[in-house]
Amino acid sequence: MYKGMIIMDGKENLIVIVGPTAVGKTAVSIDLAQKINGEIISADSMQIYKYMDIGTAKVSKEEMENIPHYMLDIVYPDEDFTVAEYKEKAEYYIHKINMSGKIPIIVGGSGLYLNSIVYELKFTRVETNEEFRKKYNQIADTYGNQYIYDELCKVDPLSAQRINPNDRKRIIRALEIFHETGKPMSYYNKDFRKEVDKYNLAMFGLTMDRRKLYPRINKRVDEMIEKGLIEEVQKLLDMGYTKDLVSMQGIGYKEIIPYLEGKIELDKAIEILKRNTRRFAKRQLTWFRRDNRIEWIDVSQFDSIDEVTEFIINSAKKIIKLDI
RNA sequence: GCCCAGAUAGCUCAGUCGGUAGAGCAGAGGACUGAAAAUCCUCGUGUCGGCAGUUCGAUUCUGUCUCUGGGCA
Repeated sequence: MYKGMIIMDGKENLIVIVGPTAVGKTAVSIDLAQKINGEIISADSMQIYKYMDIGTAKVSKEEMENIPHYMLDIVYPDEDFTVAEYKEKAEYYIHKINMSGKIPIIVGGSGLYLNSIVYELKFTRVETNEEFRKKYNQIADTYGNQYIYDELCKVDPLSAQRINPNDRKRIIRALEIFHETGKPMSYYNKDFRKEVDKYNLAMFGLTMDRRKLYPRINKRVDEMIEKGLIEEVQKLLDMGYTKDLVSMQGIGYKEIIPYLEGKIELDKAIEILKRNTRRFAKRQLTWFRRDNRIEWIDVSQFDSIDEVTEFIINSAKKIIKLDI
């Protein structure tokens, strides 16, 4: 058993494990946590929701092996949650775990959430304004995306430059920030992509050839159905959580709802769910590939989880002092 | 055995009045600062079933063969 501790330069330790869905992050992270005296902080934008377990492939209590997990089940499916809150809470846990002499391990596949920790992103509190969003969605419906994009060009030309004129969601968000704070979004977070310097940071990416990953994804979707994904979605609908919620737009939920509404056949819904999961995995890989701090591990080259974990430990030792 | 309709991208199909072809889906690459499992951008060379004929030139017309549907016996 290793025991982690804060080393002399005063920086806190942090291990990050990323990777596409279904690559096996959960099992590796738990094994790693057991061997290095670590605790796990999830970086997953859907596992934050209560009652959404099967569709998000959330770790079960049994799988956790008594390793503390944070950032799971922290909000109800109809509650607003933002990356700003994620950053705030996750950083608190990173600190707390370090103070207790243990090693925090961030595990997840949500790129933006991860970046809020490993890049210098600063967020000031901006409440979401549903009315504003609704109004601008309607404007865009009638006059087109270009119309609201032109408005953004006037109030925040810097942000407009990097947002595509068709990317309505980002345009509205940027306008919303201007509307709420009186300052353009580009005024905040000027130090875009500046890497954090406050951690002894060891980042790992689990990966495998997509010809191997895709069958795993398909299999996992089938297992979700067997475990009762349809019932889980029905239960959420019965509780009054509607399909337009951010949470219900998650993969696994948005595909099953049309089946429950009688709009498509189950086989078709499952097929779409598999496809969307594959596409998601592809986007995750695109996202993480650009961070050259990540050390990639092709897990299909290893015979067991134990060997993957040993590899991570040996590599992390170069950055983080691990007491033996 | 005979008749009809097909055979074109991984799949479903369109098309070329003869000048070597294009949609949707699947797939690939990329972006990403406050909804992110969301949202957005870009990407289409394939013996046009085989062989022969007509033609300057055939995926396109003709013949023949093979295969797949459907019909008649």
